[in-house]
Amino acid sequence: MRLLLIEDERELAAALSGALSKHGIVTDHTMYLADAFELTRQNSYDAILLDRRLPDGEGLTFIPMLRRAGTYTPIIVLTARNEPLERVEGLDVGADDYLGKPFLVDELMARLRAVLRRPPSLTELKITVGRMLIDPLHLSVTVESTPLDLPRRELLVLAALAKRKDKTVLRSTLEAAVYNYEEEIQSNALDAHISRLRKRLLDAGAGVAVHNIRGVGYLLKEE
Amino acid sequence: MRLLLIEDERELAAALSGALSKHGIVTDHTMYLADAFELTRQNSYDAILLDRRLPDGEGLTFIPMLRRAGTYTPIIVLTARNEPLERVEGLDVGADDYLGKPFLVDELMARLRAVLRRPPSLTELKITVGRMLIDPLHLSVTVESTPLDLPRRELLVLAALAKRKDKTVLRSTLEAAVYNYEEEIQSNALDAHISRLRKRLLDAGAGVAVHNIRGVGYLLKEE
DNA sequence: CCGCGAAGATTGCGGCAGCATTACGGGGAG
DNA sequence: CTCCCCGTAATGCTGCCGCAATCTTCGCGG
Repeated sequence: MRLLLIEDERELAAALSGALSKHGIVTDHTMYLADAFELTRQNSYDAILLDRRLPDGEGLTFIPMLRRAGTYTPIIVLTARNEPLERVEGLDVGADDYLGKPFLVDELMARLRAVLRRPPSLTELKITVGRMLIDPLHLSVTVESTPLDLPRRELLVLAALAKRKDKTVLRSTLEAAVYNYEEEIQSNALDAHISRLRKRLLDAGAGVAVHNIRGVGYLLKEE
Repeated sequence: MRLLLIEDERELAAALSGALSKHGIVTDHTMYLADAFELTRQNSYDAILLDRRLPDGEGLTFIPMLRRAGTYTPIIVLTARNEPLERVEGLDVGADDYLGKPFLVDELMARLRAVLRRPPSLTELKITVGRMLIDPLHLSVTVESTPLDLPRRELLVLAALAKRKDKTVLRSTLEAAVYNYEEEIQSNALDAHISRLRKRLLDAGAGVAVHNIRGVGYLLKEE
């Protein structure tokens, strides 16, 4: 589990990071809202712990900002500003919970767990083709809910085809999906991958077929 | 919106019902757990407000009972038993929030809104794989109900894998689950953890296997 | 209907990247 | 002081994947 801690009191932050790490929680720490926003763009956190009084502004303003950017990571506000009406304020701008300082780490942990009892991610993009379920984000493929592990390059080809199933994918598009600009190919490596992928899909009974459109590219279709 | 209020103080219940009705909320009220359970079977509530001290028992016992019956309606505990450790207790049996009496109706409303914003929590608290039972929130592992204690980093790896059992977990995801951005690794530390974890799982007869998908990541599967 | 050329399919081979394992030592907790 | 976690690095190995040779398929023109 990985948290983002936005807090300007260094000692508290250090102590909290230490205490959380004993619970197996990895913590990234920053004092600034601007940094925090950047960090949320680069990493995926399970939850965010947010102080209100921060050097570059009121912490609460961070919440609508984040939500507007499409991030719905649970947020727990940790603050000395703990009047009932301040709690209302915090919860109503979108915080998931609100905990006044000082607090017991045990209670923070319990509130974290309560907030995290929810489905992992709302934005899991999945594609079904034939008997297969493809998750291009996690590069995972299952056939009838039994996992199918493919070599990386074949996975990339399959994912690229699946994203445009029933439509032709240009040969050049496939190459771009599998190779970055540093790795250049001078052979029919892509064809080889297609071939091996076909065989593996057949063996697994995936219920799909990779068709070739001569001179153009390939196409993934159910059988 | 329709709530179920489980509370034995008549005046408080009446006052609360009145106050909530001003916000357009319909409230069903009962003093007894037995009745409450029956009501949840007959009606569908948006949330449940639960007192702890009730004529026919401790209110908290209601929560696992309800969850076991497959009902995941959000629950807010309202009680005078408001010590931090009591709050932990309440949240850890599955309450979504915990509010000490006395409270402002405005705060209750705000917490209600916060709880209702969260996606419905269908998430299982525990994960079973092979002979293991894993609680990723408390980071505890048991094999055939005897506890298995693993070093922290290995636990984190295992929990991350368990949360996506039978699906691939990207190498980068595992790294993010174990290390924060300050601690960078320049070696195969993760591989070492995997290796040691495998051995420990084998010794414990856990009945699971950690598979590698070359160039992609890892995957936890029953043997 | 036939023949020819180009694109694609398939497969064995070899190099090497990525993984598994393990020993070692520093460092932190009790 | 002692234990053990954990990062590091050395070693060996597996199998992915680029390459190329060979065979097959497709489309077009005569």
